[in-house]
Amino acid sequence: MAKFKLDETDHKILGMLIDNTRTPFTDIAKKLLISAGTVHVRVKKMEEAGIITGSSLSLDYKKLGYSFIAYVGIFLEKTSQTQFVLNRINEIPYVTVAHITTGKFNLFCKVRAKNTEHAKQVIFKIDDIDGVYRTETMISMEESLNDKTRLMRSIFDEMIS
Amino acid sequence: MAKFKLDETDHKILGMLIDNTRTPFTDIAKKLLISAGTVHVRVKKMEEAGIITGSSLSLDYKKLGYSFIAYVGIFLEKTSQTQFVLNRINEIPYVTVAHITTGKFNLFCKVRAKNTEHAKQVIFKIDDIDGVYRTETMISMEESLNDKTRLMRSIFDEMIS
DNA sequence: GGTGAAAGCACCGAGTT
DNA sequence: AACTCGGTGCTTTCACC
Repeated sequence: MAKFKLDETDHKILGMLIDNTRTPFTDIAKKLLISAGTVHVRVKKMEEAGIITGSSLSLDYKKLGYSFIAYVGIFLEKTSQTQFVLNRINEIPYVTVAHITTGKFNLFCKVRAKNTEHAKQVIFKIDDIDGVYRTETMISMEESLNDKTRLMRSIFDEMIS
Repeated sequence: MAKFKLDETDHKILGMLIDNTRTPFTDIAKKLLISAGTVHVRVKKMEEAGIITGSSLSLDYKKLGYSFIAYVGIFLEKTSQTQFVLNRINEIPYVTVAHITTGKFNLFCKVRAKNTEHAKQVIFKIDDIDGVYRTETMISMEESLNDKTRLMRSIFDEMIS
Protein backbone atom coordinates (compact mmCIF):
# COMPACT_ATOMS: atom_id res chain seq x y z
CA MET A 1 0.00 0.00 0.00
CA ALA A 2 2.95 2.29 0.70
CA LYS A 3 4.82 4.10 -2.02
CA PHE A 4 7.80 2.16 -3.25
CA LYS A 5 10.98 3.95 -4.18
CA LEU A 6 11.91 3.38 -7.80
CA ASP A 7 14.78 5.21 -9.40
CA GLU A 8 15.06 6.34 -12.99
CA THR A 9 16.67 3.07 -14.09
CA ASP A 10 13.73 1.10 -12.70
CA HIS A 11 11.33 3.31 -14.58
CA LYS A 12 13.20 2.90 -17.80
CA ILE A 13 13.16 -0.86 -17.36
CA LEU A 14 9.41 -0.81 -16.73
CA GLY A 15 9.00 1.49 -19.70
CA MET A 16 10.66 -1.05 -21.96
CA LEU A 17 8.80 -4.02 -20.52
CA ILE A 18 5.33 -2.46 -20.39
CA ASP A 19 5.03 -2.52 -24.18
CA ASN A 20 6.56 -5.95 -24.55
CA THR A 21 7.13 -8.26 -21.62
CA ARG A 22 9.42 -10.41 -23.74
CA THR A 23 11.94 -7.67 -24.42
CA PRO A 24 15.26 -9.45 -23.79
CA PHE A 25 17.07 -8.23 -20.70
CA THR A 26 20.18 -8.02 -22.85
CA ASP A 27 18.48 -5.42 -25.07
CA ILE A 28 17.41 -3.41 -22.04
CA ALA A 29 20.92 -3.67 -20.64
CA LYS A 30 22.48 -2.39 -23.85
CA LYS A 31 20.15 0.58 -24.04
CA LEU A 32 20.62 1.57 -20.40
CA LEU A 33 24.35 0.84 -20.40
CA ILE A 34 24.16 -1.60 -17.52
CA SER A 35 24.63 -5.34 -17.37
CA ALA A 36 21.88 -7.85 -18.05
CA GLY A 37 22.42 -9.25 -14.57
CA THR A 38 21.54 -5.90 -13.06
CA VAL A 39 18.34 -5.73 -15.09
CA HIS A 40 17.50 -9.17 -13.81
CA VAL A 41 18.09 -8.24 -10.18
CA ARG A 42 16.02 -5.08 -10.45
CA VAL A 43 13.09 -6.80 -12.10
CA LYS A 44 13.19 -9.47 -9.45
CA LYS A 45 13.15 -6.86 -6.69
CA MET A 46 10.15 -5.17 -8.24
CA GLU A 47 8.40 -8.52 -8.42
CA GLU A 48 9.20 -9.27 -4.80
CA ALA A 49 8.00 -5.84 -3.73
CA GLY A 50 4.70 -6.52 -5.50
CA ILE A 51 5.10 -3.65 -7.95
CA ILE A 52 5.10 -6.06 -10.85
CA THR A 53 2.21 -8.41 -10.22
CA GLY A 54 2.34 -10.37 -13.44
CA SER A 55 2.07 -10.06 -17.17
CA SER A 56 -0.80 -10.38 -19.58
CA LEU A 57 -1.40 -10.70 -23.29
CA SER A 58 -3.05 -7.88 -25.20
CA LEU A 59 -5.70 -9.34 -27.46
CA ASP A 60 -7.83 -7.83 -30.19
CA TYR A 61 -11.29 -8.57 -28.83
CA LYS A 62 -12.98 -7.24 -31.94
CA LYS A 63 -11.22 -9.89 -33.98
CA LEU A 64 -12.33 -12.47 -31.48
CA GLY A 65 -15.92 -11.38 -32.09
CA TYR A 66 -16.41 -9.27 -28.96
CA SER A 67 -16.90 -5.75 -30.24
CA PHE A 68 -19.61 -4.53 -27.91
CA ILE A 69 -18.68 -2.41 -24.89
CA ALA A 70 -21.06 -0.83 -22.42
CA TYR A 71 -20.87 0.76 -18.99
CA VAL A 72 -23.69 0.03 -16.59
CA GLY A 73 -24.56 2.29 -13.68
CA ILE A 74 -26.47 0.57 -10.89
CA PHE A 75 -28.91 2.01 -8.36
CA LEU A 76 -29.58 -0.07 -5.24
CA GLU A 77 -32.63 -0.21 -3.02
CA LYS A 78 -30.42 0.15 0.07
CA THR A 79 -26.72 0.94 0.29
CA SER A 80 -26.29 -1.82 2.85
CA GLN A 81 -26.59 -4.28 -0.02
CA THR A 82 -23.59 -2.84 -1.85
CA GLN A 83 -21.04 -5.53 -1.06
CA PHE A 84 -23.51 -8.33 -1.66
CA VAL A 85 -24.47 -7.01 -5.07
CA LEU A 86 -20.82 -6.38 -5.99
CA ASN A 87 -20.04 -10.02 -5.24
CA ARG A 88 -22.96 -11.16 -7.41
CA ILE A 89 -21.83 -8.90 -10.26
CA ASN A 90 -18.35 -10.35 -10.11
CA GLU A 91 -19.82 -13.78 -10.77
CA ILE A 92 -21.40 -12.70 -14.05
CA PRO A 93 -19.36 -13.54 -17.13
CA TYR A 94 -18.52 -10.71 -19.54
CA VAL A 95 -18.50 -8.16 -16.74
CA THR A 96 -14.87 -7.08 -16.90
CA VAL A 97 -14.59 -4.55 -14.06
CA ALA A 98 -16.88 -3.43 -11.26
CA HIS A 99 -16.64 -0.48 -8.88
CA ILE A 100 -18.36 0.85 -5.82
CA THR A 101 -18.84 4.54 -6.59
CA THR A 102 -19.89 7.83 -5.11
CA GLY A 103 -21.93 10.19 -7.24
CA LYS A 104 -24.86 9.21 -9.36
CA PHE A 105 -24.65 5.46 -9.04
CA ASN A 106 -24.05 3.06 -6.18
CA LEU A 107 -22.19 0.61 -8.37
CA PHE A 108 -20.70 0.80 -11.76
CA CYS A 109 -19.39 -1.83 -14.14
CA LYS A 110 -18.06 -2.47 -17.60
CA VAL A 111 -19.45 -5.15 -19.89
CA ARG A 112 -17.80 -6.55 -22.99
CA ALA A 113 -19.99 -8.70 -25.21
CA LYS A 114 -20.43 -10.00 -28.74
CA ASN A 115 -23.31 -7.76 -29.78
CA THR A 116 -26.36 -5.97 -28.45
CA GLU A 117 -28.34 -9.17 -28.00
CA HIS A 118 -25.56 -10.76 -26.02
CA ALA A 119 -25.09 -7.62 -23.94
CA LYS A 120 -28.79 -7.53 -23.18
CA GLN A 121 -28.55 -10.96 -21.62
CA VAL A 122 -25.64 -9.85 -19.46
CA ILE A 123 -27.40 -6.68 -18.35
CA PHE A 124 -30.58 -8.61 -17.54
CA LYS A 125 -28.53 -10.74 -15.19
CA ILE A 126 -27.41 -7.60 -13.40
CA ASP A 127 -30.99 -6.31 -13.21
CA ASP A 128 -32.05 -9.61 -11.69
CA ILE A 129 -29.74 -9.40 -8.70
CA ASP A 130 -31.58 -8.96 -5.39
CA GLY A 131 -31.35 -5.39 -4.23
CA VAL A 132 -30.80 -3.83 -7.66
CA TYR A 133 -33.39 -1.14 -8.11
CA ARG A 134 -32.56 0.13 -11.58
CA THR A 135 -29.68 0.24 -14.06
CA GLU A 136 -28.60 2.77 -16.63
CA THR A 137 -26.60 1.67 -19.64
CA MET A 138 -24.14 3.68 -21.67
CA ILE A 139 -23.11 2.05 -24.89
CA SER A 140 -19.66 2.76 -26.26
CA MET A 141 -19.67 3.67 -29.93
CA GLU A 142 -15.94 4.02 -30.06
CA GLU A 143 -13.21 3.18 -27.63
CA SER A 144 -9.92 5.00 -27.79
CA LEU A 145 -7.43 3.04 -25.83
CA ASN A 146 -4.81 4.76 -23.86
CA ASP A 147 -4.67 2.14 -21.23
CA LYS A 148 -1.71 0.86 -19.28
CA THR A 149 1.04 1.97 -21.57
CA ARG A 150 -0.37 5.46 -21.64
CA LEU A 151 -0.68 5.59 -17.87
CA MET A 152 2.87 4.41 -17.36
CA ARG A 153 4.07 7.10 -19.73
CA SER A 154 2.19 9.71 -17.68
CA ILE A 155 3.86 8.49 -14.53
CA PHE A 156 7.32 8.21 -16.04
CA ASP A 157 7.23 11.58 -17.74
CA GLU A 158 6.47 13.18 -14.42
CA MET A 159 9.16 11.31 -12.55
CA ILE A 160 11.88 12.01 -15.08
CA SER A 161 11.14 15.71 -15.44
CA MET B 1 -12.48 -7.02 -38.01
CA ALA B 2 -13.71 -10.43 -39.08
CA LYS B 3 -13.90 -13.32 -36.68
CA PHE B 4 -10.78 -15.41 -36.73
CA LYS B 5 -11.02 -19.15 -36.46
CA LEU B 6 -9.23 -20.46 -33.41
CA ASP B 7 -9.44 -24.09 -32.45
CA GLU B 8 -9.42 -25.51 -28.95
CA THR B 9 -5.64 -25.82 -28.89
CA ASP B 10 -5.27 -22.12 -29.68
CA HIS B 11 -7.65 -21.29 -26.87
CA LYS B 12 -5.78 -23.42 -24.42
CA ILE B 13 -2.53 -21.75 -25.42
CA LEU B 14 -4.07 -18.31 -24.94
CA GLY B 15 -5.52 -19.48 -21.64
CA MET B 16 -2.07 -20.38 -20.38
CA LEU B 17 -0.42 -17.22 -21.65
CA ILE B 18 -3.08 -14.71 -20.60
CA ASP B 19 -2.13 -15.03 -16.92
CA ASN B 20 1.57 -15.15 -17.57
CA THR B 21 3.10 -14.22 -20.89
CA ARG B 22 6.34 -15.84 -19.82
CA THR B 23 4.90 -19.31 -19.41
CA PRO B 24 7.52 -21.43 -21.19
CA PHE B 25 6.32 -22.90 -24.47
CA THR B 26 7.83 -26.17 -23.28
CA ASP B 27 5.40 -26.19 -20.32
CA ILE B 28 2.46 -25.47 -22.58
CA ALA B 29 3.63 -28.18 -24.96
CA LYS B 30 3.83 -30.74 -22.17
CA LYS B 31 0.37 -29.93 -20.88
CA LEU B 32 -1.26 -30.02 -24.31
CA LEU B 33 0.74 -33.04 -25.48
CA ILE B 34 2.14 -31.28 -28.52
CA SER B 35 5.66 -30.10 -29.35
CA ALA B 36 7.12 -26.76 -28.31
CA GLY B 37 7.67 -25.99 -31.99
CA THR B 38 3.94 -26.26 -32.61
CA VAL B 39 3.18 -23.90 -29.76
CA HIS B 40 5.64 -21.46 -31.23
CA VAL B 41 4.09 -21.62 -34.70
CA ARG B 42 0.55 -21.18 -33.40
CA VAL B 43 1.47 -18.18 -31.26
CA LYS B 44 3.25 -16.64 -34.21
CA LYS B 45 0.20 -17.12 -36.41
CA MET B 46 -2.04 -15.48 -33.85
CA GLU B 47 0.38 -12.58 -33.71
CA GLU B 48 0.41 -12.26 -37.49
CA ALA B 49 -3.38 -12.40 -37.60
CA GLY B 50 -3.50 -9.53 -35.12
CA ILE B 51 -5.30 -11.57 -32.45
CA ILE B 52 -2.37 -11.16 -30.11
CA THR B 53 -1.43 -7.51 -30.28
CA GLY B 54 1.25 -7.50 -27.64
CA SER B 55 1.98 -8.22 -24.04
CA SER B 56 2.00 -5.95 -21.04
CA LEU B 57 3.09 -5.97 -17.44
CA SER B 58 0.53 -5.94 -14.67
CA LEU B 59 1.56 -3.35 -12.12
CA ASP B 60 0.24 -2.50 -8.69
CA TYR B 61 -0.70 1.13 -9.20
CA LYS B 62 -1.60 1.58 -5.56
CA LYS B 63 1.96 0.71 -4.59
CA LEU B 64 3.18 3.19 -7.17
CA GLY B 65 1.12 5.85 -5.41
CA TYR B 66 -1.80 6.00 -7.84
CA SER B 67 -4.78 4.82 -5.86
CA PHE B 68 -7.44 7.18 -7.12
CA ILE B 69 -9.88 6.07 -9.82
CA ALA B 70 -12.77 8.04 -11.23
CA TYR B 71 -15.06 7.89 -14.22
CA VAL B 72 -16.00 11.16 -15.85
CA GLY B 73 -19.12 11.59 -17.95
CA ILE B 74 -18.95 14.50 -20.39
CA PHE B 75 -21.77 16.60 -21.86
CA LEU B 76 -20.96 18.58 -25.01
CA GLU B 77 -22.45 21.80 -26.32
CA LYS B 78 -22.87 20.22 -29.76
CA THR B 79 -22.42 16.61 -30.83
CA SER B 80 -20.48 17.75 -33.88
CA GLN B 81 -17.57 18.46 -31.54
CA THR B 82 -17.39 14.86 -30.36
CA GLN B 83 -14.33 13.73 -32.30
CA PHE B 84 -12.45 16.94 -31.59
CA VAL B 85 -13.04 16.68 -27.85
CA LEU B 86 -12.15 12.97 -27.85
CA ASN B 87 -8.80 13.81 -29.43
CA ARG B 88 -8.15 16.50 -26.81
CA ILE B 89 -9.04 14.10 -23.99
CA ASN B 90 -6.62 11.54 -25.33
CA GLU B 91 -3.84 14.07 -24.96
CA ILE B 92 -4.45 14.49 -21.24
CA PRO B 93 -2.15 12.45 -19.02
CA TYR B 94 -3.79 10.16 -16.45
CA VAL B 95 -6.84 9.62 -18.63
CA THR B 96 -6.55 5.90 -19.26
CA VAL B 97 -9.51 5.19 -21.55
CA ALA B 98 -12.05 7.32 -23.37
CA HIS B 99 -15.28 6.39 -25.15
CA ILE B 100 -17.90 8.00 -27.34
CA THR B 101 -21.17 6.84 -25.80
CA THR B 102 -24.89 6.79 -26.31
CA GLY B 103 -27.14 7.33 -23.31
CA LYS B 104 -26.64 9.96 -20.69
CA PHE B 105 -23.27 11.28 -21.74
CA ASN B 106 -21.67 12.20 -25.04
CA LEU B 107 -18.25 11.07 -23.93
CA PHE B 108 -17.01 9.03 -21.09
CA CYS B 109 -13.54 8.43 -19.69
CA LYS B 110 -11.58 6.86 -16.88
CA VAL B 111 -9.01 8.73 -14.84
CA ARG B 112 -6.34 7.24 -12.61
CA ALA B 113 -4.55 9.66 -10.32
CA LYS B 114 -2.57 9.94 -7.10
CA ASN B 115 -5.28 11.48 -4.95
CA THR B 116 -8.29 13.76 -5.04
CA GLU B 117 -6.18 16.88 -5.52
CA HIS B 118 -4.35 15.35 -8.44
CA ALA B 119 -7.59 14.07 -9.95
CA LYS B 120 -9.12 17.52 -9.65
CA GLN B 121 -6.36 18.90 -11.83
CA VAL B 122 -6.97 16.25 -14.45
CA ILE B 123 -10.72 16.81 -14.44
CA PHE B 124 -10.25 20.59 -14.69
CA LYS B 125 -8.28 19.97 -17.87
CA ILE B 126 -11.23 18.07 -19.27
CA ASP B 127 -13.63 20.83 -18.26
CA ASP B 128 -11.42 23.35 -20.00
CA ILE B 129 -11.64 21.72 -23.42
CA ASP B 130 -13.55 23.82 -25.98
CA GLY B 131 -17.03 22.42 -26.47
CA VAL B 132 -17.31 20.68 -23.10
CA TYR B 133 -20.48 21.91 -21.47
CA ARG B 134 -20.41 20.02 -18.19
CA THR B 135 -18.88 16.94 -16.59
CA GLU B 136 -20.10 14.51 -13.99
CA THR B 137 -17.62 12.58 -11.88
CA MET B 138 -18.08 9.19 -10.28
CA ILE B 139 -15.38 8.31 -7.80
CA SER B 140 -14.51 4.68 -7.32
CA MET B 141 -14.35 3.65 -3.66
CA GLU B 142 -13.38 0.13 -4.48
CA GLU B 143 -12.37 -1.56 -7.69
CA SER B 144 -12.91 -5.24 -8.10
CA LEU B 145 -10.86 -6.39 -11.00
CA ASN B 146 -12.06 -9.09 -13.21
CA ASP B 147 -10.26 -7.72 -16.16
CA LYS B 148 -8.69 -9.46 -19.06
CA THR B 149 -8.15 -12.82 -17.49
CA ARG B 150 -11.76 -12.96 -16.41
CA LEU B 151 -12.99 -12.01 -19.86
CA MET B 152 -10.85 -14.60 -21.56
CA ARG B 153 -12.22 -17.21 -19.18
CA SER B 154 -15.76 -16.16 -20.12
CA ILE B 155 -14.93 -16.57 -23.79
CA PHE B 156 -13.08 -19.86 -23.39
CA ASP B 157 -15.67 -21.45 -21.17
CA GLU B 158 -18.25 -20.80 -23.81
CA MET B 159 -16.13 -22.08 -26.67
CA ILE B 160 -15.12 -25.27 -24.96
CA SER B 161 -18.58 -26.16 -23.73
C1' DG C 1 0.02 -28.96 -39.74
C1' DG C 2 2.95 -31.55 -36.70
C1' DT C 3 7.55 -33.55 -34.93
C1' DG C 4 12.19 -33.80 -32.86
C1' DA C 5 16.73 -32.48 -32.56
C1' DA C 6 20.23 -29.04 -32.79
C1' DA C 7 21.88 -24.35 -32.53
C1' DG C 8 21.49 -19.93 -30.56
C1' DC C 9 20.35 -17.12 -26.77
C1' DA C 10 18.45 -15.50 -22.54
C1' DC C 11 17.98 -16.17 -17.85
C1' DC C 12 19.78 -16.53 -13.42
C1' DG C 13 22.80 -17.50 -9.58
C1' DA C 14 27.46 -17.51 -7.55
C1' DG C 15 31.43 -15.35 -6.71
C1' DT C 16 34.12 -10.81 -7.11
C1' DT C 17 35.10 -5.83 -6.83
C1' DA D 1 24.80 -2.40 -5.75
C1' DA D 2 26.71 -3.71 -9.93
C1' DC D 3 29.72 -6.68 -12.83
C1' DT D 4 31.37 -11.05 -15.09
C1' DC D 5 30.86 -15.64 -16.26
C1' DG D 6 29.19 -20.29 -16.68
C1' DG D 7 25.44 -23.73 -16.35
C1' DT D 8 20.82 -24.54 -17.40
C1' DG D 9 17.00 -24.41 -20.01
C1' DC D 10 13.93 -21.94 -23.35
C1' DT D 11 13.16 -20.50 -28.03
C1' DT D 12 13.40 -20.98 -32.79
C1' DT D 13 14.52 -23.15 -36.96
C1' DC D 14 14.62 -26.81 -40.27
C1' DA D 15 14.54 -31.21 -42.48
C1' DC D 16 11.27 -34.76 -42.35
C1' DC D 17 6.72 -36.97 -41.68
